[in-house]
Amino acid sequence: MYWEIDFNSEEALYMQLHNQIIIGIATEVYREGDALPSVRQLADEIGINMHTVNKAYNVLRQEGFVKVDRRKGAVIAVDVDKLRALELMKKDLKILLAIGACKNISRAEVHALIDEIYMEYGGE
Amino acid sequence: MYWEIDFNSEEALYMQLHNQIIIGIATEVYREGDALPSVRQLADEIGINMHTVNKAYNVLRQEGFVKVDRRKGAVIAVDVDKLRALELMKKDLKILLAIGACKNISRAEVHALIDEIYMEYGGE
DNA sequence: CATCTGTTATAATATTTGTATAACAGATGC
DNA sequence: GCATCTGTTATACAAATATTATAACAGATG
Repeated sequence: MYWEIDFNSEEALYMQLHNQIIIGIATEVYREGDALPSVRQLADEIGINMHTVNKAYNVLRQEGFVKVDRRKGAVIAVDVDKLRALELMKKDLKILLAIGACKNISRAEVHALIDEIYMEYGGE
Repeated sequence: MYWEIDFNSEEALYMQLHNQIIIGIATEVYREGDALPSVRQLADEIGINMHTVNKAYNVLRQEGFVKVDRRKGAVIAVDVDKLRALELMKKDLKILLAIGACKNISRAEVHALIDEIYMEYGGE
């Protein structure tokens, strides 16, 4: 996997990692059972501290995207709590769409955007 | 306007304010030309510091939602830079939908969610 | 002239982020 | 057995961010 880390971004490094891994799962770069690089290995590769990677992995675990095993490291294991996920998505969409509505982005345009993005995610 | 501030939230106070105001504009609680409460007044009402409110207003100004006037305070004035708004929305949607795809939320379900939320925002 | 604006400055505190070392316990492979 | 790989844990430190606390200033209002 290619890691795109922006050190000048206001987004925390561990969050950039976190997001890229989730996108990696959605685009099936990573699949159920695949192991992520070890915290030290990935930290070295990117040139950041071990603990920063570790934090990303732990947030992912807490959110049900990976299971961390002392032997194998972080392994992709998505725990599907759909109701919870829908709740969280709705909360985020509310503010996102409010901004859109203020900026004259139509409902149709949002739908088109959704389709465009979903196309990359399995297409289901 | 009723202010719902969660002091235990991990979301910064100024961001909670910021988001509620944008939702207020989208739901037309606030309209073009309306003045927001003065920084001191709102700070008193909610029970937080003046600077926290001021920060929320300044972020809103920077994002093109209000214009700040020394006489009238912060006045709703949406600057519609649609292309920029679309870009930002797409970036946010990408991670949001990636999470959704991992959690088995279908494209149709997202569309339904969009419609549900947009209904509250003018319905256009 | 008192009172209302936002603005600016300074300071203190708490939390978050990221780095730097270091050690520990369990598992793996030779 | 032993070196080496895991994640985990414990400190410590620096920098940035968030929040509060005062205080003063300049412009506008009535």
